[in-house]
Amino acid sequence: MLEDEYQLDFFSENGFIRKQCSKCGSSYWTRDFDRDTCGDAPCDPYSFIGNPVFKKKFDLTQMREYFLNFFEERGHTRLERYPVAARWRDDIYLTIASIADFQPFITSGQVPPPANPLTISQPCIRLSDLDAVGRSGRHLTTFEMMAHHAFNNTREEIYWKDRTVELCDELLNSLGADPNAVTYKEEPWAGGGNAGPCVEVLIGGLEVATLVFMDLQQSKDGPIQIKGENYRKMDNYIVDTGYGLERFVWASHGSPTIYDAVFPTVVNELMDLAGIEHELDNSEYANILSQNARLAGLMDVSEKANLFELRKQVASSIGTTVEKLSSIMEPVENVYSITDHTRCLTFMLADGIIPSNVKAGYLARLVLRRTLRMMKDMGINIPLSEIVRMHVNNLPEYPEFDEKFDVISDILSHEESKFEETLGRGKRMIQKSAKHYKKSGEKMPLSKLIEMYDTHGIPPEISKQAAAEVDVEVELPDNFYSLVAEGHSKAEEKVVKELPYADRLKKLPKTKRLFYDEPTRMEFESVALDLFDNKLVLDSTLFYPEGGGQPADHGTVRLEDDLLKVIDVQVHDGVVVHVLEDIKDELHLRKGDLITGKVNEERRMAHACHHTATHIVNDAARKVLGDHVWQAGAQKTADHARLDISHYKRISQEELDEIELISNVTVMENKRVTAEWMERSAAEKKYGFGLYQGGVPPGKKIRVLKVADDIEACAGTHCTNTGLVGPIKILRTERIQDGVERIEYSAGKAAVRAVQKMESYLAQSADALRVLPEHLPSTIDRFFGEWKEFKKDNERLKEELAHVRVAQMAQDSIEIAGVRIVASRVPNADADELVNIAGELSEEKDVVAILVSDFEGVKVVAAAGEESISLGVDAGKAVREMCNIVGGGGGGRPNMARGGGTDAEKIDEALDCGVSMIKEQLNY
RNA sequence: GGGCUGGUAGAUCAGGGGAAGAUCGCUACCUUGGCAUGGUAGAGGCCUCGGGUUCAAUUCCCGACCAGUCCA
Repeated sequence: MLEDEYQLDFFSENGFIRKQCSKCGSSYWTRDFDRDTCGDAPCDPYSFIGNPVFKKKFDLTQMREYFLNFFEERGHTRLERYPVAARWRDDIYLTIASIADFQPFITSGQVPPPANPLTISQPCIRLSDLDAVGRSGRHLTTFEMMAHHAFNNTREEIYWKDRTVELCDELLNSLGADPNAVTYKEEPWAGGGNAGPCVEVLIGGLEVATLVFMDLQQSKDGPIQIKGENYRKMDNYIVDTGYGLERFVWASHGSPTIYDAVFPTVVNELMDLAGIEHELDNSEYANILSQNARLAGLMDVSEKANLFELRKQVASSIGTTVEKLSSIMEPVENVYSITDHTRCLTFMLADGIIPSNVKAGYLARLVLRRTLRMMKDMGINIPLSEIVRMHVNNLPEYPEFDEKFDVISDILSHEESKFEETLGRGKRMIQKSAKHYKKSGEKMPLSKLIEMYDTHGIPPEISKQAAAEVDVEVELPDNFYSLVAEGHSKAEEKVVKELPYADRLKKLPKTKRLFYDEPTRMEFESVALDLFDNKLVLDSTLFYPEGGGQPADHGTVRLEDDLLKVIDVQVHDGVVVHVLEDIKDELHLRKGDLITGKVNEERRMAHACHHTATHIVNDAARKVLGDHVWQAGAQKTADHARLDISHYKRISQEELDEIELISNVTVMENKRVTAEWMERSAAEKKYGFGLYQGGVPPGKKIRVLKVADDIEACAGTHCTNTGLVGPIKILRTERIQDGVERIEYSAGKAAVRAVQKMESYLAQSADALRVLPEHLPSTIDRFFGEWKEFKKDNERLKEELAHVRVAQMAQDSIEIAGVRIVASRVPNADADELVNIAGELSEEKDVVAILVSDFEGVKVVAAAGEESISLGVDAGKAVREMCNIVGGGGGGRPNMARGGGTDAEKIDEALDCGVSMIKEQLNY
């Protein structure tokens, strides 16, 4: 990065000089001429602990308000926070920075910012340093990034580097920071395809803010190189700042850890519950924590080796042993961590993330289970919801938390019992396999632990503990989790499909879409703009291109005498491409030719019906199941549609009936369906992110669709009134992931047909049983019971029959070498019967039974009594040989074998063979 | 989106192409003044469903459904 980027007038006019850190070599700006380190860890250790850098203590609410107010007074518009679930993004699950709120459409310049310049305090969640939380004294999973943003472009500049640094400096001064203690360290920034110069703002050894001047974008042959990638300047250049609210509060307190400054009441309550005396007034105790945080500030403590090193250093600095220190620190760290994690869960769940085994939900479950494990270790035996309640009480500035508490609480207890079950199951599995290793006297191998974790979700510590209970050692290396990761195959490279004709499309204007204004018109005239292969681009069209889960329209286009079928319609960057059925002869089409298009009305109307129905069902589901319900996907076809929604339980039949009923009532109310094109920012402001249930459409303006009480951004074609949807029949539900339910339904004609189909199933079933449909349940119940009775009777009778036959056959035995051989043909007996007979015969120890029947081809069974076996008889071998003769195969054990074949002609031959086999085995 | 497990008696699970098992629970009887316990006997299985391979599938293969779990 060029040095010039940082030569700001602000620095030169305010007595700053540029220096180079004597330790790390980075360049930084300071007012203090005597300074020789950059101010960042590890070059400068924390000096603010016990020595606050601001003149007054702030809590979160006060600090946030101070900041926002400060920037409001300086011409910024205050914005409400965005959710922590980044629903407007498809590349990340969680909001990780304030700028994430404005990506990608605002940062790219496609959409104007909601205000400019603006200020916001955006709650963010980052789970990347999960292991350091609690231990380092400074890491949090959830934090608020306070920010002031200015969006500049070549036409208009709000403010850029000088003003940004000036505002930051003024803020710090107004809080009473010592101007000489503040440093601005140069640190080029890059991320997510963008980059730019950046300064880190440091005070007392703590990084309190980052000021990014985003003005570069990744580009293959860009002239500027950062971290091995090439970049070029953008037309938009953006002030992206981030001030850590929690760090500001911490710096104002100078407490040993950030946790004690940020949520002291929750920390204290949990310390009490865990039976820890958390007396920060006790100078000896406070000193341990402070020393720990200071030293932890210099290293990455998520690594186990580093943590041990930290312990060693802290122990020696306060004159104690590592063991003793660990016994003090670990419980405290756990409580800090629990406090942090539960705050994280509060935000996640309140913003509608449903714990699940996939996607964002998985992250919620990950945090939740970590918390439960730590609580267990600490002996904190209260429901999670009680801790979340404490946070909610502590965060009055988020009234939505309180409103949603009941659902949150329900989700939490649901998750608690799920985890309990998983652990119980895991423990049983571990102990079972532990017994196996105990027998052989081995340690339980690492592979078993990996399997337990990877496949069954049992944390290795718990496996170890469970194995220890039955005295089996396990092999548990420090880098366990990275070993698990190694076991996973590398993710396959995603193949990005390049359109072969992309360049050609770029030159064409966006197609006018007529179907929005005239949803009922099906015929139109238009001008051909381009034709390549069998793909036609028009100036305007009534054909709906596939999108938003709605399939493409079909139909025809007529060009003079040529009538061509449209079999697919796609849209690329606003250009609608009509795919024609293969064109046999060269088509005489030139640019500018007039064509007539006709949309297949039946197909279109069926789609519209199902699309409108989707909105209706979605809304009904929210009414029945709750506000946490969020559309996770949808697909419509001409005869049915499906809607995936987030919900933490299976939908019960009663709930489903209710959803179906409400949906149909909405239809009957015959409400108007309206659509309105709105500025994106205005629409978001008015309706919230609930607009993006069906995904985030690109562009400056979005189409806001109202179907009864449901309001969504939607580009699909719809019925003009809900009444036109016709009946809605829910067909089935399916759980496609933990936390996501799929509802399938039909609407309109398709619904009627679906009902008729089900009715015919009923009628056929009733007919088969010769009863009325309403008697089906009881009749089937009776039949099934009787069937079971008969089956048992049948078995009993076969046994009896076998018994009778046995008596008879035993008399027809031939005696050879002290063994009685019974070789017999049993007509029409199935394999089980033969087994019964042979089994009973061979209860006599000297009997060998060879039975053959002509049931379904040929069945062969042989059984040998104990004594005959000891004389060398092997029923298995005999049967195998016999079955070869009848064209099949068979086998079994020496005492009992079965087999069969297809050639019934050879039964007698097989029997003879069997007898001679036995003779052979007896060496007779 | 990718991966890995599993579905057998009311519950928890074994078994693994050739006769469906264990433990607990249940029922009856014995033991007891009664209960706990201990005996004895018994009931209870479309081995999730649908295809395929096979002489033979609960077992192997494919698919569906249900459930669990790890990762991006």
